Amino acid sequence: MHVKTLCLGALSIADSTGYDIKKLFEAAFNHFQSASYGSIYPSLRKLEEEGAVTCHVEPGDKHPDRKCFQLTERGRERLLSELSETPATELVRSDFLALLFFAHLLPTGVLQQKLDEIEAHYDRELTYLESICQETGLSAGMRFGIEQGIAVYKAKLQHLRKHREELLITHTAPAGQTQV
Amino acid sequence: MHVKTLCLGALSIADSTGYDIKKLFEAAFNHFQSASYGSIYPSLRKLEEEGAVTCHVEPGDKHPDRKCFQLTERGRERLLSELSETPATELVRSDFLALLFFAHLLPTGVLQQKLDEIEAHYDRELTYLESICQETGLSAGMRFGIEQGIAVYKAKLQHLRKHREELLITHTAPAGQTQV
DNA sequence: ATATTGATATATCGGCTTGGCATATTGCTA
DNA sequence: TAGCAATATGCCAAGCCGATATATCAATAT
Repeated sequence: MHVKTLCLGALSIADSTGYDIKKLFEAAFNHFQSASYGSIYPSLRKLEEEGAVTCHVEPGDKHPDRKCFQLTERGRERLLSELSETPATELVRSDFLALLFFAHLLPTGVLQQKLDEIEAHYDRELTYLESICQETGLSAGMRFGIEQGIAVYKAKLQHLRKHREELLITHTAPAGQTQV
Repeated sequence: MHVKTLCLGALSIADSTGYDIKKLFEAAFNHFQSASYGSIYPSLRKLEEEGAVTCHVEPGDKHPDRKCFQLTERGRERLLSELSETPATELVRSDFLALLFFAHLLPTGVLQQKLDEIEAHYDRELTYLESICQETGLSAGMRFGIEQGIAVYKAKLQHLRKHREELLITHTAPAGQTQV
């Protein structure tokens, strides 16, 4: 999904600055999409050029000037059509599994450390999702996403804990000669 | 993980052309990383400049010339250190969950279609992983990755089938007024 | 006999994205 | 009073994807 589309989505919730939108990404979109200032600010500029949003500058009483963006009618229509046309897909990028693929090249100590790292990562994500799941006022869609995440991280932790030792034993005493 | 590192990894398995490496990405790295020709060919060129790989051209008996790349000793050392230094992380990008976040903006028919799409996607991935899991000669690391994928997609399918109706009912008769 | 497609193989280009950096002000804390 | 975090905008280098171009050969379809 384009950052532009997510910006339109953010503005459908409330008028915001680029900074606000980044905060929303971190708070709400975090477990399925991320975006940096380097993509948010240019997106907003282009959306303004294309007439999907308008911008009014609030001179900074305190703090720097706020360039506050607002969705136009055309922007709302565009959001609708872009959401409808976006296929429901999912993509995983796992450096951990890539590392495991080449585990036979690593010293056992390093492998052990990677396994610890990923277990800690899974634990953090699970704890985080369980904490925000408690919140009231979540929409059905948001709750679904959070609960899916909880189910997934539980499955990953269970799988990791079940196969961890096996992985380390196979590593120190490889069955088939690893061709290098 | 940099495409360069994965290229070194691919060449640690067998001498290959850029085309071969793309095929390996699709066959073996598919469920945790992808890369296009637009990143593989430039990576190989830079790795050659940096002395991590060497290249010999096999004149095409049939087919175009093959630029076959081979790992150097320096390249092997670099692969080792890069793997050791890569943190074990994971990243999910889900257009499906983004769509659900804005489900209240979509017509029910479209939402239904997205749910069908993602269920079909999960099913395909699960079937694919279960098929390659049967193969013999998988390394322990590869098997771990495949089995983790199977556990994850099973959890996702179970969760989706359990909450699907609930999601659609909440959608057609929203509890809280969705502020738009 | 001819046309199309699919596989093999290399490579570039535009545009998007990330992550780091620069800048500036305010308010809290050590 | 010095330092740091938060608020706020934006640039830039580097990296990557997707599309596109080129070329040959094999196999099938018309």
